[in-house]
Parts: sequence; C-alpha cells; structure tokens
Amino acid sequence: MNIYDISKLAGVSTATVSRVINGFDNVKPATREKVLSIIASQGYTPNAFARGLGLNSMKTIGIMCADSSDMYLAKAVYYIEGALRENGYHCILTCTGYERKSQRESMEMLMSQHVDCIILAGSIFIDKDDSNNKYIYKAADSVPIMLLNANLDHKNIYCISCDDSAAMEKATEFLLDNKRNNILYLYNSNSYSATKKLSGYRKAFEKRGLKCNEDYIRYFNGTSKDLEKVCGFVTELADKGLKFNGVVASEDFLAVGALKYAVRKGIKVPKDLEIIGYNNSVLTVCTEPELSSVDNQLETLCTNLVRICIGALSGESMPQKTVFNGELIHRSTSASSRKTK
Amino acid sequence: MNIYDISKLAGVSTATVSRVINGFDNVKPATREKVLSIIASQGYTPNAFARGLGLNSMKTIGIMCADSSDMYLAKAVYYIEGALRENGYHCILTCTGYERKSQRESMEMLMSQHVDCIILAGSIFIDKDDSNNKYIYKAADSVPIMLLNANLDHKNIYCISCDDSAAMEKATEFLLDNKRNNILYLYNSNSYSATKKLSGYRKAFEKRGLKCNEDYIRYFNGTSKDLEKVCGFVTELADKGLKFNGVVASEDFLAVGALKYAVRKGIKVPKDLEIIGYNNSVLTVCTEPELSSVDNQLETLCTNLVRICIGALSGESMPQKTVFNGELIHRSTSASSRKTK
DNA sequence: AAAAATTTTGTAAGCGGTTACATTTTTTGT
DNA sequence: ACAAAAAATGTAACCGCTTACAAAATTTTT
Repeated sequence: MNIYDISKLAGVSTATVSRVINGFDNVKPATREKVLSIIASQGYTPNAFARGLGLNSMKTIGIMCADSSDMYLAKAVYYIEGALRENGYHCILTCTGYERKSQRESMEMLMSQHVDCIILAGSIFIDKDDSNNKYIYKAADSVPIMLLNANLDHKNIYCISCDDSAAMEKATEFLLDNKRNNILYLYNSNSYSATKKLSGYRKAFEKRGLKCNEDYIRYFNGTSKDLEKVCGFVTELADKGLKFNGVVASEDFLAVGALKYAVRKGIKVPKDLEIIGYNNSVLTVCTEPELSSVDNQLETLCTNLVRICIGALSGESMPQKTVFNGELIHRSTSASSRKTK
Repeated sequence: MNIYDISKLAGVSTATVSRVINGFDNVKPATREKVLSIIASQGYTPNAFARGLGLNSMKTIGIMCADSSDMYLAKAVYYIEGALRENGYHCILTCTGYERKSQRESMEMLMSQHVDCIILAGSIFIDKDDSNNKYIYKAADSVPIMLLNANLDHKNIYCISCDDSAAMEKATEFLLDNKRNNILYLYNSNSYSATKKLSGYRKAFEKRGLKCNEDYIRYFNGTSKDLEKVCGFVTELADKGLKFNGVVASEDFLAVGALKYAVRKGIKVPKDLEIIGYNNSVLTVCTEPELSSVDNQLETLCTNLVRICIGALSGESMPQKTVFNGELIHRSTSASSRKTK
C-alpha cells in the first residue's frame, strides 16, 4: 500500500495525496475529505524512508549521552524525548560512554543517519583542549548542535545551561554564613559543568575575603557510583585529621556518601555538620535525614533546549546562549531555619 | 556526493560501488581497492534513507518504555541500547507513558519508521484483557516483538523475563522461616510482572500451609515515586493497628518508604522488622541501614533479549520464552546471618 | 583454439515519496 | 458574459541506493 494506490482509489494524483498528507492548504475541502477517508480505511501510513529521501530529513534527532542509566542523564533524556515527540520528532539515542573515541563514533553514526539535529546531553563531550572539539564543529557544519550544561562558541551550536557556578556559590555561601568555614568540597569529574561548580565554591570564599584551603577540595576517583567507596573515602579523610563542619558535593551521591559517614560516626547533622548535594535527585529523599541539594532545573533546561532546537530547525533566529539559575533546596542536612539570602 | 559520483570517479558502475560498499565477494580485488580508496578520499558515506528505501530496513530498532527516567527502565534502555549498538543497530527510543492510547501511538510511530524490531521494555504494555493486546499482535505480523519482563503467546513475539514469582516467593519464605508471619506486601502496579510477584508472595504462605491475610496486601496508589507519601501510607497502616514484623515490596522505593517509617518511629531493623525490596537498585545502598532486595538480573535479561533479537532478525530459530532466576541480596534490613536455603 | 562455464561488470527499473512546473478549474472583476 | 486572477490538480523528474537481468571479460574444459 503506497501513495500511488491511495491516489488511484481516491481518483486523484499522487501529488494531491501528498498535499493532503502534509496538511497543505491548497486542496479543495471535498478532495481532502475523500483522500483522508481512503487513507483511514486502508490504514495507510507513508513510508518514512521514501519521505526521508525526498526531503532529506526524517524528522529525527540524535541524542548523545554518556550513560543513559545515570539518573541525571536518564531524566534529561526523558524530558528531551518527550518534548521532541510532542513536536513530531523522533529520537535516536546513543550512549557513548566516557571515551572520546566512542563519542566520535556515535557522532558519525548519527551523521550517517542524517538526523536533523544532534543533542549532546552533558558536558562530558567537550574537551578543554579545543582542538579535540573539532568533531563537534564539523558536525555543526551540517546540522545544529544543542549543548546541555556545556558551552562552546561556534556557529550553529546552541548552549543551554544552568549557572552552576552561581548555584554552587549560593550553596557554599549558605554554609559560610553560618560560620562553617571548613567546607569539604567533593567532586568526581572535570567536565565543563563540574569545573563551573568548583569555581562557584571558590568564589564564595573569595567574596568574603576568605582563603579557601585547597586541602578541603577533594577529587573522588570513582568510576562507578559506589556509595560505600565514597563513604570510605570521607571516613579516611576524617581519620587523617581533616576537620570539617560542612560538605558540599558536585553530585548527590557524593553527598550521600558523606552523610553515610556522619550517620555511622554518630555525628549530628546538621548541628555539627551540614551537607549539601547537587542535582536534587531522588537520592536526596532516600536518606534519613533527607539531603539538602541544589536543583539545577533540569526540566526547564530540557524543555528550553527543545524549544530552541525546534526554532532553529524551522529557520528562526535563536539565542545561542541560554542560562538559567539553580535553586538551593533545603531539607534536613542544612540548617534551613536560616534564610537563603 | 552520492554513489553515482563515486562510480564516475572510480570508472565503474554504481552497481559495482554498491557491491563494494556492501562487502559482496563478487568484485575483482583490484576494482574493490580502487573504489574503496576513492570512497575514503572523498569521505563518502551512503545515504541511509536511500538505502532504507531500497532494502526496506535501516538497521534500526524501536524501544518502547513507559518512562525512561524510571531507574529500572533507564538501566534496561542502557543495557539494550549498548548491546544493539555493538551489533550495528540503532535505537529509536520512545517513552510512552502509562496510557494505552499513547502506547498505541508510539507503536504506530515506530511501525511507520519501519524499524526492524520493536522492544517493549516492561510489562506495562500488556493488558489482562487480551483483546486489548491486538495492537501488539498486529505489529508482530510485520516485525518481531521482544517482551522484557512480560509474557504473550503469539507468533513472532519473544519473551525474556525473570521468574519474579519464584524470586518473590524466596524473599517471602526467608521472612516466614524466621517466624515473621505478619508480612506487609506493598505494591503499586497491576502489570504482568507485578502480578507475578504478588503470586509468589502468596505461594510462600500456601506452601507452608499458612493462610495469607489479605489485609496485609496493600496497594499504594502513588503515580509519582514520592517517598514521603509511601512513608505516610505505611505509618497510617500502622496507626490503624496493623501489626507487622516484615515488609516485602514490589519495588525498592516502596521498601525505602517502609524503612523511613521504621527509622522515624525508632523501630529496630532488622530485629523487630525485616524489610526486603525488589530490583536491587541504587536506592538500596542510600539508606542506613542498607536495604535488602531481590535482584532480578536486569543486565542478563537485556543482553539475552538482544541476543535473541539479533538471532531472530537474521532468520535463526530462537526460543520464544526465556526465563532467568532472581536472586535475594541480603544487606542490613534482613537477618542475613540466617541462610537462604 | 574453440566452446562452455564462471566470474566480473553494467544497465536500468524499482523503492515511495516530494515538488517544480504545467494545466485545468473556479472565482473575481468589470 | 468574458477576461484576468486565483485556486486546485496533474505530470513527471528527482532523491540515492539496490538488484534482477543482461552483457562482457575471464577462466576452465575438451
């Protein structure tokens, strides 16, 4: 069953059927009705390949993400896919892992599929050495590229992010304002957004004329998100004599690890130790006490990313940088009686 | 740059170029080399649409899942996508939500994309009233259907699942064997696999000649996975006078909610209350004490699903039912000093 | 060395849509 | 009522690849 069969049954040309299918308005209402009814009665659906060949587009968008089972990225994929589907687009999802080589391969695969746009979900794809970003620039020559939580100045590349630096600064400030000057900073990535977060932590100290002690900034080198390891890591730091009355982490699971340490050692939270995570994931409500965390507005980021994406695809002029603000969510691991300014 | 351009540069016909690209062996080695070098020098990649039109296949597989941000499903998608990519297939992901209508639409969308196979990740797509499963049977007429954690007897439908009934039975037995006869059963879905789990709970009682009290089987009607609500729900049950010394849940988050209740009320876990969740998700290690849970071997299920899928697509005869066994993972909410038989 | 068999290559017709352009039908203006 | 303008429809080329079949080149047989 193809467009030709339909055209014969309806007694019109294939062009007219095509016009009806694509919702053009230059078809006589009576003709449209007739064609539509034939299509319905035959259960006909246009062949996507043929359509793609003709239009050189299949209304398909590629999503690259390092690991779609990561809670944060899974949510991102979910929001993005949903918003795109509402706009009539399909998603080819590819999980790239954390190595540049496989990321490049994924990119090539998507290009060969002639997707209309590629969304890079996460800052892991951007290299500090800009010469390694050529694979992205090359793709941007033929198709718009959307960057979630990352930044790259280039034609046809659109960046949507949360001001992670400001958000992390807010969280750190909150602790500093409660005279907690020994704040452990836990992080486990050097990606663009991770770097931003760290700079926010530093800025909070600087703004108050305080020097931030580099000993308190700790990189956790865990590939898998193993909470027991994180807890052990924090315990070790404490055992080595590091005194801290605050913890700020670049991801919730790191904060949960710190909280595990506190609960096990019987340290009172938040009285003797305040802990703030990042991402406001489900993990925050699994623990007891529940974890305070920075919400970086993932849903807003994603819906706006798609909005801009759709706009760019339909030829509208869209802003290349869009930045939202994070929000500090107080639960039970921070002294929420105080106010965030 | 298309196949015609390449053929001209190489001084051969498009048919020969096509043969080279597709690795046919009836091409003279010298010719093959020449064509290959031209292709490489021009950076030519075949147009996927045209290829799809010709072959009526684009090496693309559709994945339907209700909500890819659900931790369990996110992992499923991750494993499936990875295994398919290794086999040279691409994935179109579509999140359908929980309503039959939108699920049907997703199915139609995938069919119109002419995917080579459709994977239904989760039992939510199967209706107890079989007449509502026609949309799946219809799809199975044109393309193999893979069912994860579900079961349907039909040509061209392949089912891969964990024996959830046996696994849940094992968990329940474990508690019963410790004289915990008042076991609260929490569930929040009536899907195929959820029903299986419940039947396992019941079977454990029956096998011991015990009657299981229907009052202890509780449906939690929460659409979003709101832990606070679950905790409140359990608290309410207890306040109403329901006495229980064990909790078994069809999903980890329900068990975590029960654990929250226990921690808040100061009930000793596992001494006075044992709790066992299901899925062995990250949530299990976020809590303190950490949650015991049934691991239903998701990774094994997914890799086997893909193996069978690839086999079926290449015309091999594949088993239509594949069942694995779950495993009870003891952490700190069950008396792990005892042995699981 | 000619005939037969085999391998390699080429020709051209699909695959199923879209769309520029041509043609016909309908509407509008006078 | 007739010409001009606008709307509706049709024709056919095109998108880039695959492949059945035909043809040419090469190898094997006798």
